[in-house]
Amino acid sequence: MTRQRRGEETVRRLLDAALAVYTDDGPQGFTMRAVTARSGVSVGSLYHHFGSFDGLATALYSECMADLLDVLIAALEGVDDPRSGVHALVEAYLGFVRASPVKARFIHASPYLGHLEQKTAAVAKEPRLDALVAWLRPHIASGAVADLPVSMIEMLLIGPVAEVARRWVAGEPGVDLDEAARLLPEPIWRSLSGGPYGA
Amino acid sequence: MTRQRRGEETVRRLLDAALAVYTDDGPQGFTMRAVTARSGVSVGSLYHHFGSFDGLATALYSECMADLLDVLIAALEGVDDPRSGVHALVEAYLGFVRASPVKARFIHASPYLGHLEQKTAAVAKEPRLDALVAWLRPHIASGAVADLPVSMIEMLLIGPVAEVARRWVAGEPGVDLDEAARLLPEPIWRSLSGGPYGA
DNA sequence: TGTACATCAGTGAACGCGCGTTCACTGATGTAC
DNA sequence: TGTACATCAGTGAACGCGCGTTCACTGATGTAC
Repeated sequence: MTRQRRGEETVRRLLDAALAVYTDDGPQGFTMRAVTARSGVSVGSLYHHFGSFDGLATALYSECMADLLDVLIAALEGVDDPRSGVHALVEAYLGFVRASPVKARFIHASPYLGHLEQKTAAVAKEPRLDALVAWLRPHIASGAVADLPVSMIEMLLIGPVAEVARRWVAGEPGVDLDEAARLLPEPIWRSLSGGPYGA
Repeated sequence: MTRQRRGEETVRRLLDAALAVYTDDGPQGFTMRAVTARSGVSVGSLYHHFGSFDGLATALYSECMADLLDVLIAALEGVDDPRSGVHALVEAYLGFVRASPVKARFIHASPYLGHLEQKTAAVAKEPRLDALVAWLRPHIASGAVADLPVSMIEMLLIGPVAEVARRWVAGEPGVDLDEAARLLPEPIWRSLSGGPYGA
């Protein structure tokens, strides 16, 4: 017997409620009871589907991260030129943050939520990261992108954008997503481009 | 009557214990009771000095952040050339992370700890940030550093380094502080330098 | 087609536990005269 | 110098509360024959 449809709906309701609770009540208010109350699902049902509250948090994290990575992958669709690709990635990341600030906040908070099940979370994350790396590699090989370890390129590319995202979702004054989307792509590209005189 | 000396020692013991608890037990285990148990200080005494557990967390955050910023400010001592300054900042930040991983972790976790008293925390932070901005401004004015809003420069400068720091303290594999200190300063400088062909 | 049955899904009371905070109190310290 | 006194510092039992989890149970769903 496979999973029943109403089971999937319950799972969906729990995940949606969890995200809503995290948004409205913050890390302090992110509790199992708040999620069951908000979703209208019983405590026992939550345990039936997720095994524990950490299990639910992990599933939510996996989903949010997958959504973000899918947006980044989609942004590279049909883009060959590395400079255009870097611009597209930066803009897509910031676009995701604007469209789904709640997911972005949850993603950034995840290292500090208590023990997420990292192994489980990686299952959704890794193949998507591989796709992004696959796009990048030929441009490193051709010399268009600087010959740095992929992890360092990731830091240079994601670091500034993630910092903007974190501050924006935290409501810090003077952080503007549009301004960032306008001003950041080119300097970031300059930090990554291969030649000493990169465009 | 001024503050008594033994009071200062108690405050010190509480802050040290709090940091130790956070390191050893993580965000989940970071509780008032764990801190009093570890420090040997009574519950009432903690409240006498900090008013609440959030008050203690805020004081700890302020101290850690001040330490980091002081390290950055010290790194710029006597440095005029902007490229050297950027290199120095990046290396100093990573040096701080290596020397005080616990403080670095606490600083990065702070937005997700529940309500820190932001106003209180800003008192220690702002004058030091001003000092860093003051160093930067003339180099923007001279054209050596790109004419971007200071907040964007901050993202480009701190973003990649903070990302490395976060992953390193989280124990993520394949993140190496020495490698980052070697490879990141120049690309970061390139992203900030004024001319289209900034060396 | 109908019915028996295994499994999936969902319920909510009850559990023990540790949380942050309060409070009435004692002891230590430094000042005033 | 000595002593009274206000304030600072520190104690720990007790508070109510909400936490994550368990469990015995009922109801729904889909399969087998």
